[in-house]
Amino acid sequence: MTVSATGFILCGMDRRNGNPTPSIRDVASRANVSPATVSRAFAEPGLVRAETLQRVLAVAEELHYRPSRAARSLTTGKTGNIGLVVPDLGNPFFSAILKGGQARAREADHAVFLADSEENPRLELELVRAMARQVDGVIICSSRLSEAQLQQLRRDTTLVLLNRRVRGVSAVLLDSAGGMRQAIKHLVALGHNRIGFLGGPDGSWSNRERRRGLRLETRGKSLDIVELGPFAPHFEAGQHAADLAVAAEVTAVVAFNDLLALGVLSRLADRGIGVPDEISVVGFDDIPMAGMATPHLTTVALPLEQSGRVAIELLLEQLAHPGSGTHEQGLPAQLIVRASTAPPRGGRSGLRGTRTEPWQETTAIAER
Amino acid sequence: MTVSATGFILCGMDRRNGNPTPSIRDVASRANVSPATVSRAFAEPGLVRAETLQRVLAVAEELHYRPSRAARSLTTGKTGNIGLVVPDLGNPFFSAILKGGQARAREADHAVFLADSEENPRLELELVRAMARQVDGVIICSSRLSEAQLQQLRRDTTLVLLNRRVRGVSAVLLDSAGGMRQAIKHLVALGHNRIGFLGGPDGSWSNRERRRGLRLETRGKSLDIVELGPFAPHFEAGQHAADLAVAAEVTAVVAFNDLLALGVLSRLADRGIGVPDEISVVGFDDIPMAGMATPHLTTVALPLEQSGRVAIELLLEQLAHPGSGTHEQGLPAQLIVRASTAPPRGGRSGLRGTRTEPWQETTAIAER
DNA sequence: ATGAAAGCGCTAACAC
DNA sequence: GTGTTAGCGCTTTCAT
Repeated sequence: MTVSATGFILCGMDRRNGNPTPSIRDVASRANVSPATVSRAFAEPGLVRAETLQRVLAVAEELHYRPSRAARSLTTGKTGNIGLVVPDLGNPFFSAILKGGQARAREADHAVFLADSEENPRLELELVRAMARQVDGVIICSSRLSEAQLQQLRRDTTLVLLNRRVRGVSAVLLDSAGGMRQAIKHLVALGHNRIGFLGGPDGSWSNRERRRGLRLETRGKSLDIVELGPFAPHFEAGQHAADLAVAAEVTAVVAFNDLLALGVLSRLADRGIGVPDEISVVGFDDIPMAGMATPHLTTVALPLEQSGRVAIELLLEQLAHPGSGTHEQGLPAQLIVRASTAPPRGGRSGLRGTRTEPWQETTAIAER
Repeated sequence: MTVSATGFILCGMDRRNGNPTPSIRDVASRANVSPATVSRAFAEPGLVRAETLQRVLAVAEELHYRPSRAARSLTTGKTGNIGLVVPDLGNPFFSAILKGGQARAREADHAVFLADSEENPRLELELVRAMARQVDGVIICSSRLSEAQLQQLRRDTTLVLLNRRVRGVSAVLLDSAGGMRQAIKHLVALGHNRIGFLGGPDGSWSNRERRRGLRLETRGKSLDIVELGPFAPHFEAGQHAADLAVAAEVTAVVAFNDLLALGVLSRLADRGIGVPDEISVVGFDDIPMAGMATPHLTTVALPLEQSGRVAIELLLEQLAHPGSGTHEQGLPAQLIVRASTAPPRGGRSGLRGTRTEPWQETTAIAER
């Protein structure tokens, strides 16, 4: 269908309501230029004479014309889309990352495909595969996939990981280990010497890092560390964990994340156990809820929104310079002391002991 | 580039790492069929002989072939994508809707484009416009746009609204008015007769509905209703609102949403004012956090995830039958009584009065 | 600075 | 059932 330059416009019929959805040719003929010029007007405005440009843009405006990204991607090989996969949209931790990432992507004029893998590795793999064809790259947050699977995916699309380290893949890494050390230092400074750690999901890089920080900080000190778990990173699991912690007679607990810590707080309140009078509680992540709890939760703050932004930036950089190597960008943690921590009752005279008791459910400290 | 059937495969070079990204023709020649057959094998498997199908699929698998949705959409006019726009990703209310919507979309084999409008109408408009070209339709949650703007957008793409009513546009409507009536009934039954309402954003359909429910339920009863606000639907605004409510000497408050109610709870706790002993507090939405607060928040539960699912269904239906009219799907609210409400101290002997006092900041009750 | 033409990967008539 | 052909809307040489 070549349109004669009669000023009469032929447009493809829209599928919806009979309205015309103009194509580049409609604009071209109406502005008395070739389709190529219209294309340039949008993609490389510098290449077209100011006068022509203005005319083209005016016609485009009048016709409500917008270039079709799908058609463009067909020739350029770039979609202008970015995929983002998270294990659980209901977790505020990922909401915050998503918020930052989506904002940064928009600034770079990229659209965001979102997917929730429901903490299910099989689904995660399938989602990334499905996305691969229609995005320039994908960001996977706290991936539950094996290293081998990630190496596989890397060949289907450009990958950036958040809170996961894999050879040859760019990543943004939140300093969980450092955050944990700050948490322990804080509790030790307050006089605690029998501390519980409520572990997160097996296979989670963050959890491994937090435990690594724990070991680093406690090494050579006369501290009793009781590791409980693993727990799902949810409020309900925290309620369960609270009872275990009380039974373990610790004077303070550090939770894998805030959701877990909030569950602990709730359960302790229900049981009438005072926080921080009888037990101190430290969370992890500093989700918005942490500051809203009663008592306000002491927690290790992680720059969540920023990490989302940085992940996008890493991806864009990788796309712009495919040759250049991969980068790992670390982001610092910072302890926020609020009202859920205080010196233990009776100061430094708490229980002692170095052996593992049956109720401890201690998990092995080993790289998995 | 026509490929001779020599069994030798020519593939386009991938932009990323020199790996081949196979096209439909690569599969076709390798399987000794035409591209059309490969196309059918994926789009309409019923149209191709079982034996051929198997062969094609096998080759496709071997080559890691996946149809390009962009190319497909160019000919079919359908993208298989759905846009989802929310005012604030950080608000758990929208996270929940998003979670439901994304899950339902995946079941229907559709991808989701996500955008956060940051409660900014201009941005919202631009985001929807930008999406329009690359999605089959978009769902706007709690739109801040004017009716006229929405009517405009309707011509660019298929629209479904969540918590917003506009002529000619399908919508899912959460029963805010009914929920409010339940909340008031509950408080009245407990013996409260001076109740505060902490209003939400102007221009919010939900807020109008909640106030409508308020009027319906209080009409003809000897109740003092003190309307405060409008407040931003955030925790911090709730802390502010708490002080106003106390000054207004109400014995109970209903907040526009849970975030606001949680702020009230927090502020009251900080001031040493007992909940529910001195003031009862009712929230709205039943976000996960509501059940985690201390005391556990009495609130009007709305089926959030389900509403996201239903919105997707409405959209899919509309896409499948473009001719059929629009639908409005209502979803019921249900009061969840937890620990933040109780009879007022001193029973039914509270303050009375019908006039507006200066501190009330009463907003006009009128459709906007 | 602009136009003509080829083609990106796929689907949709229409033949056979 | 399957192949042929002609585009979908855009970009991109290569001319002019």
